[in-house]
Amino acid sequence: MTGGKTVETSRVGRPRSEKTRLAILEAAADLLVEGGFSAITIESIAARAGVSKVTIYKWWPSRGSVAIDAYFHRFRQTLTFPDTGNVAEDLLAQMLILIGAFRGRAGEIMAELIGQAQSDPELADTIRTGWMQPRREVTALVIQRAIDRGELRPGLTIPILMDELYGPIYFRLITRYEPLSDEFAQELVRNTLEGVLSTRSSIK
Amino acid sequence: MTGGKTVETSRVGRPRSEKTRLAILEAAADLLVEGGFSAITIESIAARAGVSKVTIYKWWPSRGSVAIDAYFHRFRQTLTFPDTGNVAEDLLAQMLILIGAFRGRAGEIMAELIGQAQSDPELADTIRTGWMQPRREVTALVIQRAIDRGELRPGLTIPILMDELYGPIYFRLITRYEPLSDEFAQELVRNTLEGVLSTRSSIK
DNA sequence: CGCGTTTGTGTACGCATCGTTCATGAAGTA
DNA sequence: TACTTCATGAACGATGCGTACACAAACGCG
Repeated sequence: MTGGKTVETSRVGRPRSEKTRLAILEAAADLLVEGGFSAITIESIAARAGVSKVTIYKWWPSRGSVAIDAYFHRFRQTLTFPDTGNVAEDLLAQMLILIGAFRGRAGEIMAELIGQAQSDPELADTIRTGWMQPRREVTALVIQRAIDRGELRPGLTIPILMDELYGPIYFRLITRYEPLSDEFAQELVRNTLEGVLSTRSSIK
Repeated sequence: MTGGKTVETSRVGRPRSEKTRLAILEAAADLLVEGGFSAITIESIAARAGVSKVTIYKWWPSRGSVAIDAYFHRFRQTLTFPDTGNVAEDLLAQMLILIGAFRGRAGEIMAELIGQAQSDPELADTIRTGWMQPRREVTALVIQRAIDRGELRPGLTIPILMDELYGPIYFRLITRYEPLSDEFAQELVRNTLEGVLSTRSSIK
């Protein structure tokens, strides 16, 4: 539920300390970067932020929710809407930004957060609505524009195409079977758009 | 490390009790099915199997390794090698078996195991070598045959194509954004092979 | 100004689980 | 029989959890 944002502060009484809120998020983000999700404990955050445990429990329901808030606080990127008129370029541009971030510490932490979400439905929901959803909306726009321009087949199911594009990325992020290289992204986009059958390889 | 298999038993002395080993795996599998990964604790397994904690610690290095051994013990499926002469059919057949299993409890548990693997490198390695690798080898065979037959482009990178096919599956398994339906698998295979560009939609 | 309300602190507690240690007995081989 | 290895049972210190209590701090309102 990411209590840090959804819990309403009442108008009367002592107002919530923004300084304390930020201290908690910064401390949690530091711990995430240094030691990963397992380094996040309510006690460690409280100690590092110079804050009482009770204060954290008051605003966040679980350590997972603090972690994801801290992640967004530090790694949230501005979503770009490329529009070059060429769907391959648009998709690739989006993708390169994402995997560029995922190659660093942000990727390792995201993998851990997704991992924890497998046994924490609330965390899973936060990731879906706070991370996946906005990105999927941007991608859906790019795809819809390409359909409107006649670049893509009109009959295709947009969510499936998005899974084809980003599923492999998250798969590599999580399995670490192969690296998230730029070349991978390039061939991924090309294959997805053009297919892999040899009967069409002569075309273009 | 899945100590249950890799730790060598010496030739002298009291031999390892097979009955105890199976009792541990059965108990762990039961707990997995009933309560998921979080229900797996060394203490709960020991209690259920009627076995000492120390015995478990002797043979497995972590609860994750017991869990994955228990999962394989119960859900290991026989890998099929379809060879119809049509790459689309071969891939789809493989895929339908997998997502059929993933729609059930086995899928939920696999998602949890992958999740835990994000903060347990040893568990991650066990999943790679014990689960992913054998499946990828089968798929690579199917793809290689199709290349040899001339069905697929010779220049394509096989690991990337495999990620295109199975990345979206695991992505849906883990994000639960959309269901793992048979229709999804069908469109996924078709799109992957033929591409999604409209300029080629008229062909065939 | 003083009051009520809400936020934040500090301490302490009971609880659960972890991973390990130790002494002891059981079950095989040489 | 001597030796080795396996398995048990009970106990331990450590860690983090979530909560309770009393108290101090900061704000709006009458």
